[in-house]
Amino acid sequence: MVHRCCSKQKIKRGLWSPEEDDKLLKYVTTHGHKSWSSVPKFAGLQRCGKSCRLRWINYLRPDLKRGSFTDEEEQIIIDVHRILGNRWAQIAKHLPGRTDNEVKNFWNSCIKKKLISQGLDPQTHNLLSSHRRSSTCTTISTTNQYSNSIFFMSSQIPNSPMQTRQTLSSLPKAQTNTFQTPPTIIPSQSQTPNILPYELSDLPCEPSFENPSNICSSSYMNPSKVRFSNNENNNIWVSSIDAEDLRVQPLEEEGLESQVQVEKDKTYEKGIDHEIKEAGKGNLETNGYLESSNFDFGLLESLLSSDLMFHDLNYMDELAWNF
DNA sequence: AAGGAAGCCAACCGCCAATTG
DNA sequence: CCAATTGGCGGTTGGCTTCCT
Repeated sequence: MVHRCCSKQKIKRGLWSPEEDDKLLKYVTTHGHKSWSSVPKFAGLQRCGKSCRLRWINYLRPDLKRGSFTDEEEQIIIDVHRILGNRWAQIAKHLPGRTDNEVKNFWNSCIKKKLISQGLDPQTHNLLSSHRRSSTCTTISTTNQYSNSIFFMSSQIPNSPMQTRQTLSSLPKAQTNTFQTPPTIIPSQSQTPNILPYELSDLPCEPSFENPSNICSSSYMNPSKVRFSNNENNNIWVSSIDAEDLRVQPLEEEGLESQVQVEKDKTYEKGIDHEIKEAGKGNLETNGYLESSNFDFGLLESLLSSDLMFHDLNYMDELAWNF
């Protein structure tokens, strides 16, 4: 079926010729593309506007990066996909110069197979059932072998004396690591009214989120640290916990809070927050991981795009932190 | 060397949401 | 407010290339 915008004109289809590319490139670089539907007419192309747009975005745009994906880009795709699922446009935003189509093709042709060969479900990033049979769900070492990230959420009110057991969930990782001995994290009483004690050995294999007013992430890529974040009525604070001394270290709550808020505001300006939330919804529906939760993908995205994560630490570590 | 299979990727399709008149 | 149009996105297809037998 021909798209509505194409129905009124005689349109050419299929691969673009160098001459067509030249026409489109010249027109868009000199006149821009206020309305894609009028581009083919003014550029002298027998194509529909949609086709012109696609050709520009996927091939002619001057800021496109050429060549094969780097290992770093591949890891970013895997990490972001773990959270967003098949939101290729969103994933591509984290890879400057790459298009959603490119990311999608790379995923389908390479990454998917790689994950499957590692015994991971490319959609859920969980162990495939055939691989799960031979593994034990109750030991951290088994979970570690395939995971570098954990998430948990709780309903705990900050400063509340009430403490309930955390439910941890693991999100598998497409690479192995050498972290073997999980620390038991017992926050010091004076500093940790918001953080509940839990043991990593309590990690279940199946992800489960309960009352997600708090979000916590940890990374086995960087097992010495655990980062906690909390979002209460738009007052966001982020703190990190050093698992080696097992004490929570609030990270300059005031300053960081405002910094995060600034980043969040920026994100709102771009409308990304909403997009990520929407993306999150879709992913939840698809994967069934976070059903009935209100996981804050806005916060997630603002942290993702925040200078916070790019300045101090290795990018991949930070992705793991914030996911 | 030839032919079939598999892989890759550009482009299309169809749906949806936003915009416009 | 509503219908038409447009832009954007994810899924899919088909043709070209590479690999294997």
